[in-house]
Amino acid sequence: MKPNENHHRIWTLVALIPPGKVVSYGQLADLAGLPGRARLAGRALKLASPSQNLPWHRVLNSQGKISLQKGSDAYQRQVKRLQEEGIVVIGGKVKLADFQWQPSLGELLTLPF
DNA sequence: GTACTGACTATTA
DNA sequence: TTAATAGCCAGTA
Repeated sequence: MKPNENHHRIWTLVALIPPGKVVSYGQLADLAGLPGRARLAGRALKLASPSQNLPWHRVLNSQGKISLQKGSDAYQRQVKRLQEEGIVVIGGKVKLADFQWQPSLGELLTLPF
């Protein structure tokens, strides 16, 4: 399939997540102006090319858990990258209360769309 | 067109 | 806290 404008919005937002912080798929969709389309966020990440160098590891599900198949290469890569940024991962889960990104109004105003 | 699937979520038990 | 469920919406067959 071919990436569309919505995918690009998701990618743009992912690129803005600060190191050491995480967001949920649903949150990404909301920020992109696509409320209720968390699955679209997940699909956008799957479609993303490695050459885009997106910090996709900073995206978790609404429970703070990694949504990739447990034990897979990508899963382990995500855990490693999160820990490298100082994020505490226990059993594939992150405490959203401690690490979830809360964009300020100022940050939201800098969004390119 | 139907049916199934998935890097999702909110609700309920 | 985990698990089942129903709703969700694009993509795929």
